[in-house]
Amino acid sequence: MRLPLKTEYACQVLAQLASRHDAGGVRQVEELAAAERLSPNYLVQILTTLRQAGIVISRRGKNGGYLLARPPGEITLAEIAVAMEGGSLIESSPGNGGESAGRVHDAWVRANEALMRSCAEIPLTELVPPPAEGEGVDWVI
Amino acid sequence: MRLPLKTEYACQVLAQLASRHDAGGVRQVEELAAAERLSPNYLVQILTTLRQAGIVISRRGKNGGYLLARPPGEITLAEIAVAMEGGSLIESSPGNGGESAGRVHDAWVRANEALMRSCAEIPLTELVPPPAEGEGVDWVI
DNA sequence: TTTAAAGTTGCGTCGTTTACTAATGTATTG
DNA sequence: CAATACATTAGTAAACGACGCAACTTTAAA
Repeated sequence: MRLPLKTEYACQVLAQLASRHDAGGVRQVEELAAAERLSPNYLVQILTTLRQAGIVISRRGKNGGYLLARPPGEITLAEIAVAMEGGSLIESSPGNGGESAGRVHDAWVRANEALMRSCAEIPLTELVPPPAEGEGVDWVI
Repeated sequence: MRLPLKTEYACQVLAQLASRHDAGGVRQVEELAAAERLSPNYLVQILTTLRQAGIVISRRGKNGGYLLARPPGEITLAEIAVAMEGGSLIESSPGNGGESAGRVHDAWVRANEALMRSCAEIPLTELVPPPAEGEGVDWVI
């Protein structure tokens, strides 16, 4: 099954926000879209979803833009995926009435839970490139 | 992201084959389709894919049908999913040229690998109900 | 206070994918 | 050879994804 581009774009734009999170300033849609080679119009929809999920904060009006709602270390792939898609990452059908439908569904629910645990251990900090030399911190994951 | 029905159906029909694997006989498409409430014509396509992946064996002609190629304990969710979908369970885009595209892709590749390991620990035996007492045929319509 | 920059929202649409149906082909048995 | 059951391919309708666009609202700055 294909990971929706929407979710992948969300990860990219959040990585972009995380990379300059120390600076504290807001980033505008046009700038973010250019850096990640995305359509600005589409990116707006993604950022709106992320804002409703409490992952980013937006400021309107002139000099507005977006910034992370929390430090990058506290935002994980699991949270991003849940924000962009429904409650579960892998969504299996409740059942079609077949003899084994229930047990098959249960098995995939467990697989989904395992995946969620794995994704909860990948924070945004792993998506941002190591800082250029001379600038700020020099720790490595 | 939604688990394709095709994959879920594959799990169901394999669970059905596993439930009577001890008997040793082949099962016909019509019977399997009735037990799992699936379209026979569609089920054939799924079984063909499973045969090409070496998970089931088919016999043609009169008294033909399907049976598992190996014991149910040796067939896992991971193998079934790989057979029905491409090589990877979670398929993320190679990248659109954005600054963070590569790292985001890598992260999802790792998430996929973790998922594959989890699914490799769920064998077919977990998809079949515990044998009913009396050991009789329970064909119900 | 005006103005223009920037986010917010909703609708529309086009192309792809999915989940099937159906028709025809092929192998096996008696 | 004829009956039976799997195999293959083509076709299709509905759903979904990935956008584009336009009108609206908010707010900093001139």
